[in-house]
Amino acid sequence: MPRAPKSPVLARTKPLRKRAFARRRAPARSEEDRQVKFLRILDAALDVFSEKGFARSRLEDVAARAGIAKGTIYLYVPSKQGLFEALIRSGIGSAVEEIEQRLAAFDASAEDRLRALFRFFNKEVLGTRRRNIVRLLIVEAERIPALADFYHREVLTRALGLLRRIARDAVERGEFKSDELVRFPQLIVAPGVAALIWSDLFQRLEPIDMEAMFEAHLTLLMRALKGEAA
Amino acid sequence: MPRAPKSPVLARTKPLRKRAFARRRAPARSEEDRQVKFLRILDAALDVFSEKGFARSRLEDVAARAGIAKGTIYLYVPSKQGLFEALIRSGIGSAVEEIEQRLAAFDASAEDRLRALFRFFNKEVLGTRRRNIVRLLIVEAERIPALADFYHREVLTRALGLLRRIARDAVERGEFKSDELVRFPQLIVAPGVAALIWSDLFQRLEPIDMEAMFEAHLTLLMRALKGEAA
Amino acid sequence: MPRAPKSPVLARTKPLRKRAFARRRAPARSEEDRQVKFLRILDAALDVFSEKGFARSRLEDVAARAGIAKGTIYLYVPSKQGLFEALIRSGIGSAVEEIEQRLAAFDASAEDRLRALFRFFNKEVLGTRRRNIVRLLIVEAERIPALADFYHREVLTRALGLLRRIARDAVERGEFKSDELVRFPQLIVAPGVAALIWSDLFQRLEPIDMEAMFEAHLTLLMRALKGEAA
Amino acid sequence: MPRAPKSPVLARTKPLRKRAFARRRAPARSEEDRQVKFLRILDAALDVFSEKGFARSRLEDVAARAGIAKGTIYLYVPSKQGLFEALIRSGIGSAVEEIEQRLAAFDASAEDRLRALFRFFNKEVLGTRRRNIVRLLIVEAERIPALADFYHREVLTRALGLLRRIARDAVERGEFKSDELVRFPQLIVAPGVAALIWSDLFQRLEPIDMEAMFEAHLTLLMRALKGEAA
DNA sequence: GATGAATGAGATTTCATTCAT
DNA sequence: GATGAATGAAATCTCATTCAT
Repeated sequence: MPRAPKSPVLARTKPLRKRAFARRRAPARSEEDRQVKFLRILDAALDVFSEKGFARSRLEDVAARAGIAKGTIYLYVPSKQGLFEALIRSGIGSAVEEIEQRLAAFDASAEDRLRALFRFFNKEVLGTRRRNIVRLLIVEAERIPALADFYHREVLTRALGLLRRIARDAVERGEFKSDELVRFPQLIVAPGVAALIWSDLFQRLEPIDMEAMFEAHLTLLMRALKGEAA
Repeated sequence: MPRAPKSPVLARTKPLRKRAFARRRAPARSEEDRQVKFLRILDAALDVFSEKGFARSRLEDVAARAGIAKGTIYLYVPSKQGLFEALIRSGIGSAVEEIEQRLAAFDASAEDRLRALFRFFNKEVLGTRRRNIVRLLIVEAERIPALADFYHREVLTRALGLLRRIARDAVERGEFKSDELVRFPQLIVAPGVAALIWSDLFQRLEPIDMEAMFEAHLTLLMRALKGEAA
Repeated sequence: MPRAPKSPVLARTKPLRKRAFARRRAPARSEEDRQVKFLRILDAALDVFSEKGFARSRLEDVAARAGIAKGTIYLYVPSKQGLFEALIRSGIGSAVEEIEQRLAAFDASAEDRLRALFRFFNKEVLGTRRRNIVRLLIVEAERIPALADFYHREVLTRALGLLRRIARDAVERGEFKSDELVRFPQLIVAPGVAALIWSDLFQRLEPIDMEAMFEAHLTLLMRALKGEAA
Repeated sequence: MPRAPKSPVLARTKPLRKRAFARRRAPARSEEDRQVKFLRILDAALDVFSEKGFARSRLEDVAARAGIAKGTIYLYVPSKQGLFEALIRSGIGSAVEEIEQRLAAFDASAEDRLRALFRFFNKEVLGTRRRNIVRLLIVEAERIPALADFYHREVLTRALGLLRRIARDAVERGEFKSDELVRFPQLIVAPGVAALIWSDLFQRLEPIDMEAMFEAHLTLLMRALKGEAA
């Protein structure tokens, strides 16, 4: 079915190269469709990156898992690197906000609020693929300073600030007798970080009951800070 | 034709077959020379891997930094992967042994021993390139199960066992009033892990006084366990 | 289902089949609209191809510059290659015809006619984007033999034939004393070709007054042929 | 034949990817070998680039024609672009120098020297693949300003300077009666440029006797400049 | 008729690994 | 034992072309 004139001048001209011919899938049209498809890509990327690490992942695999063609990814992100960054961003913002909202709204003792925090962390980070995002971040952030900056600004500053505020309130209200956690709110979450790494690397070799560990951690913290007897 | 190096960190390696005779004016390399050269390679590998991560490192760069030719690396390890594994193994065994010896020989209170442990960690791990080895391990271990196994067996089991023994002794002697650290010795080192990651990613953005943080951590732990007032 | 445009430069193209009926509120495109749009495409193509060369040009850019969508181009030409050919054809025929008409109608001495020719060339080719068409042709024609054939048949044979006739007339009338230009009319236009290339590549580095050069060229030619003293 | 230790730790580790296995050719060792191999690459590049144009040429084809592997090219040049530039450079310098030497040493009338120049051009440029280098240059130089700069500086300035000197000498000695060629030495070589393009594009359609054309060109020039009768 | 999202062949470039010297 | 030139698999990214809407 000719599409174009066979001009007498150039009738014999053939296409320079063979190019894509077949395709099946209907294109996404609405903005919503776009969003959905992009989420599917990010989802696939998380799968693949989690499994192989960034450098060893092939965009072709990401595309395959998302059920699209390689080139399609480039309609959403400018490069492999860009895909990675989008992934990190997408997975983080929401979680932090959720935590912020939960804890801010939570009008309770510091102990209860921290306990709630660890419950959330255990269920929504450690227990899901979000865990992998954090691990990917740890792995790649050094190489991509902008990513470390972003994470520090969007996540750590906010999260540690929140923890610090909780601790300071507790000190001011007399709930806590000393200020170690005001100075180093990192000490609150350190077991969370360790648990995250442990579950990726060693959980299969030596399972730890993370919930019990967090409970022990909080018990120690509270006892130390509230001055109760063991 | 085995080509494996001997080095103190690789004690189980089989001995080299002696060279039958020297070809041309072979410089009669001693076994010691071999080891020295191998250490130079590992050293270079640590530099390069630390800087770029495993996947993005080029053996050519490792060779260049070691002052040898690319091919020479293959006289010591069978592949890039093998080089990485040798590096991890070399950097770890010695440190753990040193810790074990120090802490075992240390006949003192649990508190003093933990304090010594953090001093060592701060000075000999956080403050040196060994930190990078641990980070590399975190990054790559998931992909190389044998490496996670090795690390778990050679490092974690021993180190956590040691910590657990310290905690148990303390409980038995009445120094500690409860057994959280016996059940979860990971809680002792969690801030160390967090500090390690922090110093790679965020120290430049928000420096933390690690020594002070460790001190606060120990203070809290001891207060909680010894039942002293804040 | 033929999709070819009609345009004056593509006179041999078959007529379009009439659209059977309008679907939705089809804006009843006239044949003229089609031609206008096609000219806009060719115009954009000339811009882009001139700037980047054929191989490095993207149809997307052509479409953008023409203010239409990528796919639309394929309603007018069957391929990128076809677009290029249409461009070459469109830009050339008219110019040659114009020259032919001007010079044929010009009843004057050979010298005056050649002078007029260079004036036209300088103003209508060197000074406009037509220059780029010629350059594109030089660049691509070897790869597309049909294009070289077309150009040779439609342009060179006619143009050189015209020049040869002028020279022959001049010889027969005694204006020229020898027949070099009858045998090699190429010698007349060679400085034009050189000027074309020079202006693309070196004019920015070393500007030449093309008009003065053409004048010198004609002066030499006339002196040589008319036998006047220097 | 094992090359490396099977450490107990990592005995099961397999190489990450399959990599190059076979190779046949003995490596080039001496500096001379390097030169020879590089020339072979440039030679192959000229073949392929001439045939397809730069953009459509595949390095794989260049390598194949040179009898080496793709990657080997990158031991000599940093990129496809770099290969192209090296090719242009290599083909030009020598020719210009040769011309300079020949003409400078040539103590003869301007006419004889120009005649010698065209003889050289016809034999050593038009008649060889050097012709293609010049054409490639015309095609690509606009896109690579540095290349146009280089060519202008290394070739045109020198060559046109030489021609201008010849013309000026002739004027001063009274051999030439006017100074057109001093002002526009380009007019001397314009037919050479035109011939070059003609032979690539149209020689197969309408062969021209280039030698005769150059002779006619010189005849006209000399007659115009020396004021002899036709 | 127009559109532009989607496709996937293809090209460049990198670099682990081999092995002749 | 050392070397480093050579290899070629593999991976990213581009963009002509198609076709559902």
